[in-house]
Amino acid sequence: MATGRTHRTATRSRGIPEATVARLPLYLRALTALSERSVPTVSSEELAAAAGVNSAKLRKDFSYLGSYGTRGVGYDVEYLVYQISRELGLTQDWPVVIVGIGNLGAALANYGGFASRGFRVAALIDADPEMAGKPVAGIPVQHTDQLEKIIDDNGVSIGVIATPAGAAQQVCERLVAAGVTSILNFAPTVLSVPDGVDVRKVDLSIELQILAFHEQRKAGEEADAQADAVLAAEAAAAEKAGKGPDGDVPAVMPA
Amino acid sequence: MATGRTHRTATRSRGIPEATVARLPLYLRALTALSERSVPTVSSEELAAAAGVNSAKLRKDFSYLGSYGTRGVGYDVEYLVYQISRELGLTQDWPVVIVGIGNLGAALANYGGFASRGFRVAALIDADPEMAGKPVAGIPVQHTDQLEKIIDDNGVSIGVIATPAGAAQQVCERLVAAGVTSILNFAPTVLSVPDGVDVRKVDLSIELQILAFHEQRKAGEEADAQADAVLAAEAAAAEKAGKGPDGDVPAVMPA
DNA sequence: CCATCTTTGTGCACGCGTTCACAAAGACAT
DNA sequence: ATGTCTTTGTGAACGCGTGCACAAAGATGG
Ligand SMILES: NC(=O)c1ccc[n+]([C@@H]2O[C@H](COP(=O)([O-])OP(=O)(O)OC[C@H]3O[C@@H](n4cnc5c(N)ncnc54)[C@H](O)[C@@H]3O)[C@@H](O)[C@H]2O)c1
Ligand SMILES: NC(=O)c1ccc[n+]([C@@H]2O[C@H](COP(=O)([O-])OP(=O)(O)OC[C@H]3O[C@@H](n4cnc5c(N)ncnc54)[C@H](O)[C@@H]3O)[C@@H](O)[C@H]2O)c1
Repeated sequence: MATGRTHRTATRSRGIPEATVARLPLYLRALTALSERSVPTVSSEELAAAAGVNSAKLRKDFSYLGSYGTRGVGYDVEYLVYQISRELGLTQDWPVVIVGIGNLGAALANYGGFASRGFRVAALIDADPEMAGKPVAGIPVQHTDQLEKIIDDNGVSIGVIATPAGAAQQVCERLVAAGVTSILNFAPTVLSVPDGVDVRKVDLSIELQILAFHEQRKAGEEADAQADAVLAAEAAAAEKAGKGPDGDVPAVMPA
Repeated sequence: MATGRTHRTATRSRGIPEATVARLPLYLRALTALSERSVPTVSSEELAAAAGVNSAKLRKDFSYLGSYGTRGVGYDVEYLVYQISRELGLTQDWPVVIVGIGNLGAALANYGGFASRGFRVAALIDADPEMAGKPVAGIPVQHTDQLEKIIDDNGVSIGVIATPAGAAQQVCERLVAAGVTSILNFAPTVLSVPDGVDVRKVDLSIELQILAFHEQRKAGEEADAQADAVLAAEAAAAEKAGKGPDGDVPAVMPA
């Protein structure tokens, strides 16, 4: 082992910050767009603007991958696309199963951007016997009975859950037992999984609620004073009354 | 508690951390489930488990809202549901428009959890003239021409973008110009908006890529050594060659 | 009224992520 | 070859978020 060889491995393989990993797909998307326009090189400033981030952050992110830029010039677009793709594991094919082919599951199955980056829909799975055999997005839906076999046969390690919330944990357990180690969950539930299994969730409702919070803050900056007085009175009354017998808790304010 | 009148306002109205805001909907969901089971009180430990977070974190989060717990007992479920709802701005009705009624937009329109928490689908908007008038989820789709009028008439401040990526920025600008100040973007693009407008994005592709990264790491912990040797050779060759004349850059592996 | 026991609310320390600011690297012109 | 000019890569400072650990609060029982 030569002297300078170890440094690279140590730099790369050891802990890329999670925040950086989450931004790599963003950079990759911007770079792909540049690549399609046959742009040969790009500066950190330009790329950062395209990805919607700070240029210093972008440079630091790239520094975790290695020194792929050229000072005074910038980054070679094609080369960087390859490096990031490789780092993210997109140079290999990832078979994915979608479980729960309802409104959302069907939309996901039809989603083109799915296959565009190394992800291949290996199977669509639903518990409804009526759906078995019916093609969605050109792929026949299979019954839940087949779940374990499908995962095993296709070497699936990534699963997408789009079932109702009530079924999600159970589906999750079957997926994990069958060998899935990464789950993307669309159902509004907290999934509990053993160590070594990654779960990411996409939750529309939570996103809207966060927006509503900021929206309320924006709207009620000046009107807050008066509203606050009313609410304080209410709250004080409620506090005094304790947990009253009937519906004294205001719950959701009617229109 | 007669003395602490001022303290409360000061504590609450000033900056709730963003990370806390993002967790409030999670707590709210867990609390709502408890409420439906008529559970009167809950400890921070129990609630934290239900929400999938650390109990100390939960207590600190709640401390930003005020002192709503009772030591030795826990938190009053109904009261807390109300306080969090109010804090998030869910005690009022938020009319929402969805723009782009394709696969995803239609799924969103059909989503029940949408209306369940103060969010009301005020209108569905699409650029396709064919779709105009057709009902989706019981709501007739309206043409993009009407966008400004719809937003104005309904006092919409939250918009959801589910159009193809190419149209997203343009749609975004029209929404903002019409008065929308919060946007939930499903299109895989970086939206640029003026100050004062909040954008949150939901990006399936990014989530999958993050999962793939961790998946690759899990799989290649021991096989890394040999693969690394090969890749190092490749990289070294590529480095030496610089940006070669033809397609020496591997780019994304074709299907 | 006092003791005990449970659970909150928070001070504190630590680690991660962000941003600034600049020295070093290298392209390019002369 | 040398100087200039651009842009990277990163050291260092800072701020935010997390989690520990515990004192204070208050319920409950005697
Ligand atoms: N539709 C949306 O836009 C949207 C948005 C956010 C979240 N979600 C969530 O995504 C999930 C799916 O939403 P949807 O609108 O598609 O619901 P849906 O009712 O249309 O579809 C659910 C599907 O899951 C299937 N299913 C039920 N139990 C199953 C099981 N045990 N195994 C396999 N399949 C099972 C059903 O047969 C059905 O086809 C829900 O949890 C919903 O809350 C949906
Ligand atoms: N389907 C999914 O599961 C999924 C997942 C993640 C992201 N996305 C993204 O969400 C977006 C929509 O996906 P989809 O599968 O529903 O696509 P789609 O093609 O089925 O639907 C797009 C709809 O937008 C409408 N539209 C186009 N331009 C418009 C404009 N300027 N104004 C108003 N409406 C316009 C079209 O008429 C069409 O009805 C895409 O950007 C996609 O990348 C989709």
